[in-house]
Amino acid sequence: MLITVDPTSAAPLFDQIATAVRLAVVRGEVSAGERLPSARELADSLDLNVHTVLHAYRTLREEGLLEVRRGRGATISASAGRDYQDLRTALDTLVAESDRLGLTRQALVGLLTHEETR
Amino acid sequence: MLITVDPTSAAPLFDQIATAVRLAVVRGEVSAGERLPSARELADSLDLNVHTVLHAYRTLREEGLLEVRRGRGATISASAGRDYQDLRTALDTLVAESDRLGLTRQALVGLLTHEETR
DNA sequence: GAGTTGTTCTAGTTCAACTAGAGCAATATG
DNA sequence: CATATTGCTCTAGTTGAACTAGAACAACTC
Repeated sequence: MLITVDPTSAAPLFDQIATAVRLAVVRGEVSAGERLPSARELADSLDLNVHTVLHAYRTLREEGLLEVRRGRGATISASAGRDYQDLRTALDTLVAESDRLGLTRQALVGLLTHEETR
Repeated sequence: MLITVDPTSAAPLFDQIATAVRLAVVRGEVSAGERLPSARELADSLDLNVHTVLHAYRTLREEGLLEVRRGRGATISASAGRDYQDLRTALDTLVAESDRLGLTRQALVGLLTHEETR
């Protein structure tokens, strides 16, 4: 699983890490039980602070995507092994439609955070 | 057009205002040429600073959704009058699928900001 | 026992968001 | 033309999340 980060992006670093992991799961690039690099390792290779990586891991655990324990590290949850094909299709459809209308990504995200669209 | 704001939300206030306007457009509740309240008016009724409202208006202008000029105020752009039915459908589909998988809204937004999902 | 890894604590820095107030520029209106 | 409205610009201060840094500690592996 490749995890990268863009320091110039407006998105928080811990969120970029979390999203990279979510993406890998949705794409099926990782499977349940797979182990992530330790926080100290990943922090070193991304040139970030350990706390930032741990913040990302904590976020993913609260979402149920990771199992995180001291001594052991972080592993992909069993519940994360489902089929995400429909989600990917829905995402692609939405992005295509949004682009067709000329909406910015920011605008689209704004709409999404207000769930009740009707 | 009803514009409300939640001061306790993590989302920036200016973004909440912008999204409220985007939602109204997507829902077809406002039509091209329609005039928004002046920044000072809206700031008063929402109990916010004028600058915060102007920030929202500026954002929407950069997205092409508003025409903003001094003396005149802010009006919905002509280009904003299109049909958003497909977008609403795509949004609903995505949210339903996301909920089915138990993803948090934050996780979904994270995925969306990385456009290339394939 | 030794090493690894996450957890918790304190502490300081940076930056976007927000607030506040003033004056200015463009537009509308009588 | 005079006045009011409205957005624009500038300065300035506050707040909180994100990030960094370092240390000690607890759970787990080997």
